[in-house]
Amino acid sequence: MTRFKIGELAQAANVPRDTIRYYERTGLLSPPERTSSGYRLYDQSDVDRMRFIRAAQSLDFTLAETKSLLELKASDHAKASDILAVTLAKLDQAKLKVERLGHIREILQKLADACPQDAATDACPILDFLSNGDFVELGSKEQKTSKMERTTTLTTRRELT
Amino acid sequence: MTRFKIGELAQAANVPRDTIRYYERTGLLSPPERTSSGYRLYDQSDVDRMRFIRAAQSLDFTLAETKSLLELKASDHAKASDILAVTLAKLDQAKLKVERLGHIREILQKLADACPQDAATDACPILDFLSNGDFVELGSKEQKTSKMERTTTLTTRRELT
DNA sequence: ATAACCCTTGGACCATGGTCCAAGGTCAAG
DNA sequence: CTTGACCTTGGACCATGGTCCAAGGGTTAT
Repeated sequence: MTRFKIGELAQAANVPRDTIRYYERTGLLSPPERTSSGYRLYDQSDVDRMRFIRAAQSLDFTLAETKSLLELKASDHAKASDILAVTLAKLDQAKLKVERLGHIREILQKLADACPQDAATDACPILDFLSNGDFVELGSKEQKTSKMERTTTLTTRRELT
Repeated sequence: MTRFKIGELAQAANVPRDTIRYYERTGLLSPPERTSSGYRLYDQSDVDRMRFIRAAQSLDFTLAETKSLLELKASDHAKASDILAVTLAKLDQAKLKVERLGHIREILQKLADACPQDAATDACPILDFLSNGDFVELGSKEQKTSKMERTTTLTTRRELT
């Protein structure tokens, strides 16, 4: 198995080196072996893992979700239904976002169509719309994370759960 | 004109007091008058402004964009076409996002449909998809503001621009 | 007059996903 | 032996839109 240093993995995965170290810090990549002088050593499986992460990212999975997926993948007591659950949650999110953005698109399109370009701003239907507090009710952008118990965590490194 | 303190404006606009002070800090709200003891004093026009901001937010305008819109609204040399330009840019963004998320939705739907819930994770088409580096090409989530590509040389020197 | 609220400030902190830096160690070529 | 490319670390910083806190002063009701 060919081993290589972080620069090469960075090239193969098309990300900056810092991103790889960041993924390691957050637990997405496990601490790699090191040369006697402390250089990180990677192999093809790490390239695969990086590609997995990037693919998941491209489907809007967060790094925390991606971490879960990787853990499920590595687990032998996990079932496909566990993966499916994560996927369905993401699918749901995507549907809601498409719906919300589609609505925004419609509104903006109508307002733009109705806007007489050469008029003063007073006659602009867009400003009217915003001023009249007609406000788009549709789920908010993000669903909120329930607030966490903030015990005195001095010097705790952020780790994905 | 009835004047009131920050708590009442917060109630009227349905936001926390801190958000109002935050908007003031960032220039979305101009510094209000103060009582002799330093309390901020607001009136109906501030309620309207807050509603404008929330309406713009609901259409995915950022606070910076909203600030521009408010400035254009207040300006007397601004034309409706200036507002239109901001709106069209946002419309474009919405279209791209709808397209991207629609694509994601399709992929996730297909993968979910193909997933045999009772199988081991080895047989999961979702993990296959992610492992095979099939990665969704469609604009990234955010368009980035001139990113410095510091892809270190690694055998190939790059000229500074 | 004293509790119960309201208000003020500056600054720290939250999530998310990185990005950059300085100070220093390592390694191969010339 | 020096140069240059590469690597290490901890920590600061970026954008975005807030949220929370402590320490202190102001106002209102009893």
